[in-house]
Amino acid sequence: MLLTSACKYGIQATIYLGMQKDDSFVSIKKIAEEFTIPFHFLTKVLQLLTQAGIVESTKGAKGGVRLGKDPDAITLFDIIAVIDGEGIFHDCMLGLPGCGLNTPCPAHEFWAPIRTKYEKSARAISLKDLASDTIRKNLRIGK
Amino acid sequence: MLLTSACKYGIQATIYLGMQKDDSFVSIKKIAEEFTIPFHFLTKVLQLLTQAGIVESTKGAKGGVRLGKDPDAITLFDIIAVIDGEGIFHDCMLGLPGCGLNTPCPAHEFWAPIRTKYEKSARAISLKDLASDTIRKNLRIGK
DNA sequence: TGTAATTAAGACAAAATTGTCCGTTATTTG
DNA sequence: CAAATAACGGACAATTTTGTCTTAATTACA
Ligand code: FES
Ligand code: FES
Repeated sequence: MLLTSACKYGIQATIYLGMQKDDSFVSIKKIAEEFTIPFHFLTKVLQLLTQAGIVESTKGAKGGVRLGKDPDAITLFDIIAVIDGEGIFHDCMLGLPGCGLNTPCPAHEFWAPIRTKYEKSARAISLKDLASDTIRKNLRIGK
Repeated sequence: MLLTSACKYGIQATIYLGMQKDDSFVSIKKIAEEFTIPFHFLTKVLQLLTQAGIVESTKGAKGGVRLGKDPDAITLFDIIAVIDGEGIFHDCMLGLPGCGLNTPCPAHEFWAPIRTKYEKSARAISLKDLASDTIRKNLRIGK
């Protein structure tokens, strides 16, 4: 499994926020229903993103969440790093400590290029890219 | 996390088996000690590989495990597929059902090429490659 | 033939992830 | 100000993964 469920939910939710026309707040309940994500679980995931500044939130009636930065300034890398950590982008495929620092493991030559491509692409793609693509090509984001 | 711990252990163990000079059986206890893997856990992982024919085992004194096929005929893909399943090579990054069959999700354009490279490389690299590299370049496989 | 070695198999425990519930806090609206 | 709304935060439950332990089955060898 490349991403945890928490991270998948977080990506879906932020893309959805990036797709909004204005900058009004969207309730987490709405997002949870849209994607059939357990509401309270999504709440916690979005709290992580809020603490990281990727999402902004406000309590109370008419409250909810929205992106905390320009969608152009948020990358897929950022979202994954906040929720799952940067491990997937740096760690040894076999779990040995300090990939790249010591002697490589047998999988290094295989894994390092793929991981690099993964990291570069993730840093290169913004939430704006993802959201506008989704609208333009009418991609499937919910179930 | 790309691979489960079970899978990492399985890869380490099979590389180790591929590095053996003759085809005598190596005890699982020996492998577990070599790599500091929980013995009974490794036992179960190797049972999966045994059932799949990648590993051969024999009980009793002088028993143990060895590769069940020519190391040239076992790929990294095979090992991962047996232990973690083929999901990582086929599944939608966001967990939507039927990646590639229906409308793509927003992450598809990002993920599909990386996943393809991952699968192709994993199918292209054999246990013989991994094991001989490890010996030739004196790579670090244990801790 | 009997004993030690070693995998197989299943039950169980611990830890991590995922999911649920409830009370608190803050905000809008009437 | 009161009521409704909605995020926050903590406790707790379910599930999955990881790790441990015990017993059975099989093999080598003295
Ligand atoms: S050392 Fe293992 S992948 Fe780099
Ligand atoms: S449909 Fe999501 S990665 Fe292909």
